[in-house]
Amino acid sequence: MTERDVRVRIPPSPTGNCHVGTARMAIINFLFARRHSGTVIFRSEDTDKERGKQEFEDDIVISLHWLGLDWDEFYRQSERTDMYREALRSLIDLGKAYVSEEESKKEAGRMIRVVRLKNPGTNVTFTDLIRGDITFDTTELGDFVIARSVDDALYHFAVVVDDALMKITHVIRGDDHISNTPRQILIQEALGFERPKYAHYPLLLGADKSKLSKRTGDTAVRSYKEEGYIPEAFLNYIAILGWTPASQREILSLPEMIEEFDIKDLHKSGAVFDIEKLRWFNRNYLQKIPAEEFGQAALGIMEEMVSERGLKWSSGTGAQLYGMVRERISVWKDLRVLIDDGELDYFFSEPRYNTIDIPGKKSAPESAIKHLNSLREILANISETQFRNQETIKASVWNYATKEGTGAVLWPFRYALSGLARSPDPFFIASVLGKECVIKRVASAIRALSAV
RNA sequence: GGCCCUAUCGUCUAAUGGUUAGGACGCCGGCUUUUCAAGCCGUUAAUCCGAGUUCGAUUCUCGGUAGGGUCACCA
Repeated sequence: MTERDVRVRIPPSPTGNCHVGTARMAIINFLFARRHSGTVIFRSEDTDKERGKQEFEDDIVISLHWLGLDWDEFYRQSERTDMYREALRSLIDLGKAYVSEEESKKEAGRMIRVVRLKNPGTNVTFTDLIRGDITFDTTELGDFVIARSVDDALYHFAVVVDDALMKITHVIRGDDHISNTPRQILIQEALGFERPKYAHYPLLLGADKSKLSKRTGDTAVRSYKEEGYIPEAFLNYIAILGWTPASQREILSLPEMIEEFDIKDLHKSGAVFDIEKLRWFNRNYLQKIPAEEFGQAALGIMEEMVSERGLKWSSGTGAQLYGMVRERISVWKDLRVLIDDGELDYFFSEPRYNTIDIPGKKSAPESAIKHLNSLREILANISETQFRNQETIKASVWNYATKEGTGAVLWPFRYALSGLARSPDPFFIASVLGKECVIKRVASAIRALSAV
């Protein structure tokens, strides 16, 4: 009475780097199998000698591992040609397929003849776990080709033989395969194989609603890895696209996804891959990284990028920055962009002032000079050690600032330190820069203003 | 074009034969004792169209429309 143990396959063809769609296919199969304590089979469908490359297979394996997926069995179709040949021969012997004599051609001095399936031309109906019954009239398929030659099986044939030999119970794949299914069922029936259960989920869409392709966005998993997406975040987003767990939670760990996975909760209509929401997921995961780990990664990137700008790197300064950096980025790449845009320059070099910007909108040049002079006096009274605490600096300045108008005082202060219209607050910057440096910059700003 | 699939805010989605059609992302606005960022609060926004069934359809049926997929000696 027990159902057969669940066995699913992840069958990419190594004709390109790991595609987001491939990752999704792998995730869905993986979740389904693990949910049912089943077996996951990775099958490299490398029967296309023209386009297939080992490096692509490697990229797919690396990318899926990166996402935290794994499998229990590994096969390559190129290593199973004997089985296809044998199956093909038996089909020909049974009279269910034939070598097409009139379509012979010469290749490398040998005659090549394609093999065609004798199509009984019936209606084929299969039950899709996601969509219900689907019926096709197969007469229009004719006696379709199943092998380039007896020694060289085509995709549909290899798939059917493999699925049977590997005892696949559930074929879960994108709905671009719906129209392939009747063809494969025909081969299956000719061979006398058992029919697996089918489930076709909708394709991932680009912003223009067509099948996600290079034109509609970045499709290589590796490029997301390179931009610094967190694998768990990427996995989570891709899994949730087109699947709503019963709990309706969005943020889920892999074990939680396995726990909740039910193939009935896969949607019927295609979902647009939205980079903004992916970024939100990633930000979410970035926030969860332990401070130490985050700091280490941030420090590495900062050192590289700051040095690249020709500035003098200081790890002491850098170490004080990553708390601030953390709330400004969604993906590691953002940190690179941030630095590349010069938004952190003033921590590692003297700012250059646009004199007219020093006063800000809330004070005139004369009053800005006055405020900066007052600030210089106030700050001079703070000890160097106390200067390490931004709250202390704030407390010292606050009285004066509220009396004179926070905007009027604080903008010139902040601008004197950063030289930028936009930056973190002056107290934070001051605490990082240290007393000596801060007083020097305030003085420079006064000088610049007075020179006008 | 044939065949097949699909159809709720801009996007991802929830729900039900009877709801003010809910949530998330984004957008916009406000608050957060200067700007930016973050955070908090809030606003805007959807059942493709037309018939039918029904007391009542977004939900069920049919038709249309739109979008997508697929039509290889690729996978």
